[in-house]
Amino acid sequence: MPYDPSAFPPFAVTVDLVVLTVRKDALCALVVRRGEPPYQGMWALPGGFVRDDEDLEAAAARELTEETGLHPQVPDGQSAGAHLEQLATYGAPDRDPRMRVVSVAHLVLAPDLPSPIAGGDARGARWAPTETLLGGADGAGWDGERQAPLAFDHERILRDGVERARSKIEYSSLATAFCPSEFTVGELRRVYEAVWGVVLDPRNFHRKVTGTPGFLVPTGGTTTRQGGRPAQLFRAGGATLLNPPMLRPEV
Amino acid sequence: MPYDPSAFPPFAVTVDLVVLTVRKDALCALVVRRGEPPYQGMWALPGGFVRDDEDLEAAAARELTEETGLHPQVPDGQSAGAHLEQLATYGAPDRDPRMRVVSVAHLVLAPDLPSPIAGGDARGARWAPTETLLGGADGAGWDGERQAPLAFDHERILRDGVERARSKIEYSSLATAFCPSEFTVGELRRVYEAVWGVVLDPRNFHRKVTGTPGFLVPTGGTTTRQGGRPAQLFRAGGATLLNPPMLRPEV
DNA sequence: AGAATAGTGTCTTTCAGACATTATGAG
DNA sequence: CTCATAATGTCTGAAAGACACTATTCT
Repeated sequence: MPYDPSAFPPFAVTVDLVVLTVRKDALCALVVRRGEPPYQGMWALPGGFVRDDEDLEAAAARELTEETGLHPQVPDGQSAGAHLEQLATYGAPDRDPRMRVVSVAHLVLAPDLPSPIAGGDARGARWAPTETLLGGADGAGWDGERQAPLAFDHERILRDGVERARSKIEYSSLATAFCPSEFTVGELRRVYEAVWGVVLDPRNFHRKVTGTPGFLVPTGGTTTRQGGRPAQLFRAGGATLLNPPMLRPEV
Repeated sequence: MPYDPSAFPPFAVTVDLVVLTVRKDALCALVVRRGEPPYQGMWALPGGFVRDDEDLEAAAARELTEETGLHPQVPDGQSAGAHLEQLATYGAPDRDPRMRVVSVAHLVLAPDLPSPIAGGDARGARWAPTETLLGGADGAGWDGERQAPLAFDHERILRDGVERARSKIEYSSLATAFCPSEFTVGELRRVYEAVWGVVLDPRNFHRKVTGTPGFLVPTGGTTTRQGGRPAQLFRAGGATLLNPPMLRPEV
C-alpha cells in the first residue's frame, strides 16, 4: 500500500466541545441552537472547523473562548480556568449529510459561570442537565421530560464525555475543576454527588479528601454560604492523581 | 462563526496503530520501515489513509489485518482476536512536512504471534521492545542501546499508547488480550510484570485474580509448558471491569 | 536429590463503610 | 431554641502486602 499523499480523500476536520458544569446540584452541558440546516433549530454541541494552521487543542481552546469566555486552565491555581482535554474522534462516513467530516471531540470541565454564559455568543446557548439531554439509557429510569435529541451524533459524544468525567473524578483531582477557586469540602462533595448521581456520606468523604496529601490546601478562610456552621475554604492542591482513588458507590 | 462547509480547509486523515504484545517478558510494539520520504528508512508505526467511505475503526481494523493478519476481537471468547480501541488524535500543523495530516491513533493489544508476523507485509516489519523505542523518559534510567527515533510524532503516540495500556490493565481484564486463548495464572502475571516493568508476588497475584469473579474461567486442563508443577489453564471470563482494581506497585 | 514453578494459608496493616457526637452560625 | 451544616471520632469488615509452607513435575 504505497503512501501516496496526492491521492488522499479530502476531509473536513472539526472540533466539538462537551462543556460540563455543575449547576444547582445537577450535571449540565452547554448546548447551542443550530441556525442553519442540517438539523436547523435543534440543539447541538458547540464546535467548529479547525483552521488551516491551527493545532487541534488550539482550535478547541478558541471555540471554548468564543462560546463561553472561558480560557483553558493555566496552572497558576488562581484563575477560574477550565480543564480541557481531548475526548475522542468521531468519523462515521454519514455523520454529516453534507460531506465527510471528522470531529475531534474535547471535554471541558468548568466551574458554574455567572449567569447566562458570559462572553459567549448570546445566540441561543444554554446549560441543560445531561439527564435531560440523554435519554433513559443514561442513568437507569429517568422519567423527566425528554428533550428533543441532539443534532448529528452529538448525543453519543455527550454520553462519552459524561462517562469520561464520571470515571476521571474517581482517580484524579479533576472534580475541583467544577468548583470556584476557593470552595468547601461540602461543595466538593456535592460535585461528586451531582456527577455520579449518588449520595455520599459527608463524614467519610471529609476524611477521605482531607486525608489525601496534596488534594486540598486550606486557605485559612471560612464561609457560611451554605448555611450552618462555617466551613473551611480550600484550594486545589498540586496532586493530580488520587491514590487510592475515590470510590464510586455500587449501583 | 457561520458554518460554511464550502470553505473548509482540506485535511488528510490517517489511522496509525500502536500494536503491543508481550514477547520474551518484554512489552513490544510493531514497527515498519519506511520505504519513501519523508523519514525514508526510519521505523514508524503502521498506518495509512482512511478511505472515502470507511469508518475510522474500520480503517484501523483493515490496517491491522494488512500488517499482521490479526482480526479485531469478536466476543466469542475463542479466536485469537486482538483488542482494538481508539487511542487519541494527533494533528499538529507541522507533523507531516508534505501536507496537513490528522492521524487517529488506535491501540491494539495482541497475543504473541507465531514468529515473524504471519500474514503481514513482510516488507520490513518487526517487533521492538518499547523500552528500546522510547528514550530514557519512559521508565527511569534505561541504559540499553537507544534505537534511532521513530518517524513523525510516532514516539509521542507510542508513549501515549504504552501509558494507556499500563493504566487500562489496572482496572480492566484487558491483560488477557496479551495471552493466548488458554493461559495460566503465571503467564498472566508475567504479562503484568512485562507491561508495568515490575515484579509481583506470585501468591498475592494468584489470590487476587482467582478471587475476582468473572475474571478467569478454569478450562479444566493443565500445562507444564513453563516447567515445574502443572498449572491450571484458564480462559478470560466475561468480566471486563476489575473492581477493586489490580494495584500497580509504587515506584 | 535438586531445581523450578504452582497453589494454599497466615498475620498485619491500611482503609472504606456505617454511624455517634460535638461545634458553630442563621433565623 | 431550633435547624442546618461542618468537623471529629469509633468500630468493623474487606482486602492488600509480606512471607511460610506444601505440591508436582522434570532433569
